[in-house]
Amino acid sequence: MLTITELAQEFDITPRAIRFYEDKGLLTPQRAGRNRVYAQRDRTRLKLTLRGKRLGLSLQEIKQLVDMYDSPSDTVPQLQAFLRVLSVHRTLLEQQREDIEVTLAEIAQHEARCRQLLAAPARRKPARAAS
Amino acid sequence: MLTITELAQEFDITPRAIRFYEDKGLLTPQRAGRNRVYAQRDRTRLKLTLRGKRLGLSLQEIKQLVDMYDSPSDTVPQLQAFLRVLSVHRTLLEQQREDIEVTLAEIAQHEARCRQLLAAPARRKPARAAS
DNA sequence: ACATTGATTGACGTTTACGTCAACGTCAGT
DNA sequence: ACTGACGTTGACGTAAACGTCAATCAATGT
Repeated sequence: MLTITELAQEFDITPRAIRFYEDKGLLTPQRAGRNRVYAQRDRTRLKLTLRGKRLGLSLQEIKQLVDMYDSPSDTVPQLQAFLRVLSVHRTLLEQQREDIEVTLAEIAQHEARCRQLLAAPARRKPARAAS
Repeated sequence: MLTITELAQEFDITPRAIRFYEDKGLLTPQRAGRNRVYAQRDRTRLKLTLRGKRLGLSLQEIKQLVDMYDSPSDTVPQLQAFLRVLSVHRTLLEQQREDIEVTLAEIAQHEARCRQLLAAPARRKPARAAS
């Protein structure tokens, strides 16, 4: 059971952001009188939210996913809809993974080239050295 | 050599977006009189730009990267700065890759559970069937 | 000559994801 | 009783990334 600033510190965000996520329906903390108190469920949802953000998802998309994750569908159409959403996101993530692999490979190449240039004797515009 | 709408169609974006990227310094097409014409260099930069977007980078970050990519630094401090930026982005991408792996694993689990439920005989709330 | 088509610049609107006050409540310590 | 230290709800501001006209220009087909 955490207060809002404690939760904020734990995830290195601001209380304002947390309230904003609540506004968007991503969190629904209990109340102790007027004040919000956060239990494990909210921490999990917040963690998923931030991970989604790192992947570039919008809060709306994140809500869609997270909501389905912890409200177990049990009717056939619900399950089918769930599967469709999952498939869409999986495709998206696989595309992203591909992009990342390609970019990391490029970065590795650039790094190698840079290090080569730095190792080689500087012929033009060397850093101010004693020669 | 392409016109702006042709380039837009090729990448499935709007001419407005392309002009916006130019405004932000990501593209610098030639002009045929008043009109913009796009050569291979711009296509490459646009491709990199869109890939960066899919990875959740801001246009500013993308410009930083792309600019360094095709203006070869040759002084030692420049190379070192380049290496630092590359390192930052590599770290970020590796974090993202990790996030993606985790999320894909979760999605796979959810998909498996869904398919299990769909395969099992529906005990409660079955889709309207002839029984 | 004239209408249509496509491009250009400029300006304002919009959505997302918060930041930043402001004004107020409330509980602990002195 | 008074003062901070947090917490609360508005309300407005802001940066990014375009969308959406509007007015204008320029080449092209008939």
